[in-house]
Amino acid sequence: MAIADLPFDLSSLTVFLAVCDNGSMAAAARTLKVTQPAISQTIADLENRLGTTLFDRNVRPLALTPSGTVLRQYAQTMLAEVRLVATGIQKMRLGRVPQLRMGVVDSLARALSTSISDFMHERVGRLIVHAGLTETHATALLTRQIDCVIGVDEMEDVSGLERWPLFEEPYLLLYPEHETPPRDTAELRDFLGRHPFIRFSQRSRTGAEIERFLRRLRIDVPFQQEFDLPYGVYATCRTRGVAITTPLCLYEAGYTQGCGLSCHPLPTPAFHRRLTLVVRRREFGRFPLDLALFLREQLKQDVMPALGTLFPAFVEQMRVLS
Amino acid sequence: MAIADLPFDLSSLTVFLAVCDNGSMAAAARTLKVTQPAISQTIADLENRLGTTLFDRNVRPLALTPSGTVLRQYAQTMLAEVRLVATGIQKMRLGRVPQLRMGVVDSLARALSTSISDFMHERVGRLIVHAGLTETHATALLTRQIDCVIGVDEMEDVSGLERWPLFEEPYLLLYPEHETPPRDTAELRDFLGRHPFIRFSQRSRTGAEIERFLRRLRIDVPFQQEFDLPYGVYATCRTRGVAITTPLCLYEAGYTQGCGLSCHPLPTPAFHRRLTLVVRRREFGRFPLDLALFLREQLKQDVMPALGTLFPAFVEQMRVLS
DNA sequence: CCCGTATTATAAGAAAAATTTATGCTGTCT
DNA sequence: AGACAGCATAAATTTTTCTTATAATACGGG
Repeated sequence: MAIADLPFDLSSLTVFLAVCDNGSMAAAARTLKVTQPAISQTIADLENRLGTTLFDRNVRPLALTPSGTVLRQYAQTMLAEVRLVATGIQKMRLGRVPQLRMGVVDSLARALSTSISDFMHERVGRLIVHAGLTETHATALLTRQIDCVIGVDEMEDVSGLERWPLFEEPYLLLYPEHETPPRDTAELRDFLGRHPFIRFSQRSRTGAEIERFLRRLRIDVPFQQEFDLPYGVYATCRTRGVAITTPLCLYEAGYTQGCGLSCHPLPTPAFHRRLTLVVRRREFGRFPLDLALFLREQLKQDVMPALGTLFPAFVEQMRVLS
Repeated sequence: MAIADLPFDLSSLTVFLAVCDNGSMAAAARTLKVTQPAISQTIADLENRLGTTLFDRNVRPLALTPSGTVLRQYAQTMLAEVRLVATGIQKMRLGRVPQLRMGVVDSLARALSTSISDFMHERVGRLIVHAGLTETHATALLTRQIDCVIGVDEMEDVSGLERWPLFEEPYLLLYPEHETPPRDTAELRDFLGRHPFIRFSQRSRTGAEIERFLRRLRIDVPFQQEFDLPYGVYATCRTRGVAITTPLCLYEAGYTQGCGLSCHPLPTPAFHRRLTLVVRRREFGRFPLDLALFLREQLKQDVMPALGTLFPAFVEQMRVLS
C-alpha cells in the first residue's frame, strides 16, 4: 500500500488524462497497453479518493463532468511539472550542477585555472575553488565541505568515491646547476647529506610520498626547511638547498631554464606522482566524467608542450592518463 | 504495477520529504508509521528511477546531495499543489462550482429568480439560466447541455439522477368570476364544453398532466388555444376562456384578485403538481442538497405567504416538501 | 423496434508491488 | 574497543494492481 495518504497518485492522473484524450476507457487501454478493466478500476478508485464523479458513463462517447473538467486542467499542469522536475534532475545528471566546490592542489592552480573557468562557465552555476593541500581536501570531501578534489589521491582506501586518473609525472632532484648530480643511491645519500634539504609539507601527499621514497632508500635526511607551496620550495632552492619535486610543481612555481637550478632524474626504482579527479559516487551524474575528459585534453594540448620544453629529459615519463 | 512510466510518484516524494525533515530514515519511519526498511527501499527505488543519489549515507545525520537539495524544493512545491488540487475538487464537492447551467420552468422564474441569484453568487462561478419547458430541459439535462432542472420531473424512469422534491400545489379551474363554477365531474364536462378551453403546451409536463387528468375523467375537450407560458394562458382567460392551471403559474403570470377571474377546486380525485430539483448523480457533491434546502426555505418564507393571500381556499393543499 | 457492435462494470484469480521481519553492516560516541 | 542507533539487504507476507471471464448498457443501422 502507498505509505502516504494522498488524494491521488500520478499514475491515476496519467490514466485519467489518457481517457480524456482518447474519448473512451477502451481506447485509453489500447494506448496504454493494458486491459480495459484496469482502466475502469483505476478511474473508479480515483473518483472514490476524490469523492466526485469525473466521467458521465451514460452517454457515448464519455463526457467529462464539471469536476472532471477541472481535474483535467490540474492534471495536465501537474504532469508537465513532473517532467520538468525529472528534466531538472537529469540536467544535473548530464553535467549541469548549480554549485560546485572544488579543492585543487596548489601545483595545478596555474596549469589549469584559466581553462577550468571556461569549462565550468556553461556547466556550473557557481564554482568555488579551494587551493590547498590534499590532506585538507580529503577531509573536506569526506565531510561534504567540498564536492570534488583534483590532486594526489589521498583516499585510496575509502569506498564510495569515483576516481578519474588525469596525469602522471616523475619526481626529480632539483639542485644548483654548478653541482655534479648524484648517479646512484649511495651518491644521492651523500649528496643530500652535503646540502640543505628543502621539503614539502608532511601534511601533503606529495611530501609524504617523498619521505616514504627516501626511507625505502634508507636515506635519512634531516630537512632544513618545509613549505606548503611549490613556490616556497623553489624560491628557497634558488638561494640555497636542494629538493625533490616534480615538473608540474616547478612549472607552477615559475621555473625557467637559466634560473641557476637543474633537474636530475632520481635513481630507480621509478617514482611517480599521480594526479586524480575524485568525487563522491553518483552525485553529479556524468559531470565528473566530462570534467576528467576535459582536463586530460587541456593537459595534453597546453601543459605537456610547455613541460616538454622545460624538462626535455623527462618527456617520456610524463603522461596524460585515461 | 503502476501503468504509467513516471520518474517518481507522489508517495515516494512524501517519503523523501519526511526523511529530509526528520533527519534520518528511522525517524521518518516512526513519523510515517511504517518500518525503517520500507523507507530505505522506497528511497533507493526513487534514486534508481531518477538516476542520482539523494542522500549521503556515509555521514550521520544523513546529508542531502546537491541533487537531493534540488529535488527537495521541487517536492515541496509539488505536494503543495496536490493539496491545492484536492482542495479545489473538494470545494466543488462542498458546493462551489465553476459554472452551472440550469433549466427553470417558466412558472418559477418570478418566484425564485431574485433569491436564486443571491444564493448562487457565492457558490457558482458562472450561472446560466434557461427558462422554458420541462421537455426541453429534460433533453438538455440528459445530453449534458444543462446541469440541473427545477420543474416538474419529466424523467421519473431515468436512472442516474438525483431528485430533491421542492413544492407541491393543486391544479385548479380558472374561470370568469361571474360564472357559476361546476361542482362535480358531470358539471365540469358540461362547463368545459360551453367555454373555450385554453391549454398549456403539450410539450410541457404540466400540459401533459392536465390532458391525462381530463382523459381519466372522460372529458374530451377540444382546446381553442395553447400557450407555452403561464402568462399567455392567464391573459387569454381574461379575454375569453377557461383553463386548468396552478397557483404558482397564476402567481407567475401576475394574477391579482379583482382581475375578473376566479379559481375553483377541481373535483376529486386530488390532482397535484410537484416541482423537483433534478441533477445528474454525484457531479456536484452536496451543492444540489444545499440548493434544494435553500429553495425550500425561500418557498416557505416568501412564496407561500403570497400564495396564501391570493389563493386562501388552497392553502391546505400547497406544501413545501422535504 | 430489434439486432449487432462497442464500451463499461464487476467478480474472481493471478501477478506484481510494497511492507514487514530478521539480521548483518556501518557510523558515531563514550 | 564496545555500545547504540541507523542503514541495507534477503526472504516472507500482505496489499495492490492487473487480467480473465462475463454481464449490463449505449448507440447506430436496418
